[in-house]
Amino acid sequence: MIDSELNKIPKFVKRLFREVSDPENEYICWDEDGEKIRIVNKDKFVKNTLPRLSKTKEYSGFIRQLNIYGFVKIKSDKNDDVEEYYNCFFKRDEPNLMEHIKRVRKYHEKGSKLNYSVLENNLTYLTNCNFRLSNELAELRERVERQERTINGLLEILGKVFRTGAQNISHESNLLKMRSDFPANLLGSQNNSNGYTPGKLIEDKESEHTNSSIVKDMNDIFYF
Amino acid sequence: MIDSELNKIPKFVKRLFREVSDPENEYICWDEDGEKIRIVNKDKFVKNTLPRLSKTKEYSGFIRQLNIYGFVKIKSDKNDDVEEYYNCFFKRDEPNLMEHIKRVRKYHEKGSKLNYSVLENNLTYLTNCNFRLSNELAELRERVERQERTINGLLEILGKVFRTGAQNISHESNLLKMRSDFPANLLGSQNNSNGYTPGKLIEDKESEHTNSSIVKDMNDIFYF
DNA sequence: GGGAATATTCCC
DNA sequence: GGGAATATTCCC
Repeated sequence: MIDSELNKIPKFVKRLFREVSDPENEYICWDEDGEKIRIVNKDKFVKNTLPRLSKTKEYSGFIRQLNIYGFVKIKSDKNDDVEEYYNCFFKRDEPNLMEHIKRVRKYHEKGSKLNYSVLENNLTYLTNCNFRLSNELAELRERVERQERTINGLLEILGKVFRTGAQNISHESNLLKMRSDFPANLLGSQNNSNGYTPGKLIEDKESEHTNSSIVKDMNDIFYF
Repeated sequence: MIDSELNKIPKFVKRLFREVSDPENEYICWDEDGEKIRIVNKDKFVKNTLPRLSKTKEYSGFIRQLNIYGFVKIKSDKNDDVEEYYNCFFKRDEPNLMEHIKRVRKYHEKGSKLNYSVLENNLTYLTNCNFRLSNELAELRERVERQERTINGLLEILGKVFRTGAQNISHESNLLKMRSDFPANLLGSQNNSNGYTPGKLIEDKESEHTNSSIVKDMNDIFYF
């Protein structure tokens, strides 16, 4: 990055990038993808990191600065003390984008009106996208968890069935078929890179083979 | 001072009053009359007092704030590290005046336009007055100093004259008259509350009595 | 999250 | 000394 570009970047933004990227910092960092910043423990962040970023002693003062530079809070499904903020021009691996970060201005103020409103629209759009994605992700995570419980329940029942013998089961061949296919589908979905393959379990044609009495008993442990 | 009045005073002004009035503070204080603030040692002021006054680490930042609240620098005849600032609404013995101190605004900005321009005119006027007074004072101080030297010279000569006897003096009665009146006029002017009585020495009719030969010798030590 | 007042910095 | 940009605080 050449000097004239570096000089265009507001001090706050430069310092923010420096601190977020510093692996020594425990309380502010990039998310896994280097797309969002993450504040991990507000109190400790304020005490340990904020003084290097700004003169304010208040967390709210820091957030005001983030907002002024167009960062938006990303809905997080974490319940712990973690906050994430996003700005489409603030990415770990593309520091050159930072030169597009401008102080937020009102529409009718002098300066790059048009430029700014475009930026603002983009940001609004991305914010909405992010919000939706974040919600979807949270739902999917819950779904994966429910599936795990289902699997465990299934495996437990199966184990019990095998230990007590097959005397109550009318068609042994059907049970064996189910054990080799049904759980495989369930477990296989967890190895998927998304942690989930939409609707695969329910719609899988293999499950139509399990129309025996034991499958009816399993309805109790299906959380879907 | 009631609470609603106290609340109208800008934080900076309140803190400034507190620090200037605190006798513990060595590097900022009132002048003798409680009319001006005095910063005594810039470096030490910045290190010891400024942190209690503001977040800025720079002396210039402090001065910017003074200017924003209408303080003006008073020409000082001191050559040492002392600066004085004046604001007609900032006085040691009349803290109630502080409520009139407003942040400096441009004429055409919304808010108390009229109010402000009046204030500004007053300040300009007072600044000029102060400037003139300060200059005059400095001149007078120099003049007093010259007079002192003159007096000392005179006394020295007189002492010499008396020790060597009165053989060279033609009219002894004239000399005695001068000794009892002339130095008294000179010294008397220093006890005056202004430290000076304009033109008294030169124009004093008593000096017309000293038209003897010794007075002609004294021309060498007159600094006027 | 952001408007607006105040504070601070930067620069002429 | 002060205009203007940026930072911080205060408050809705």
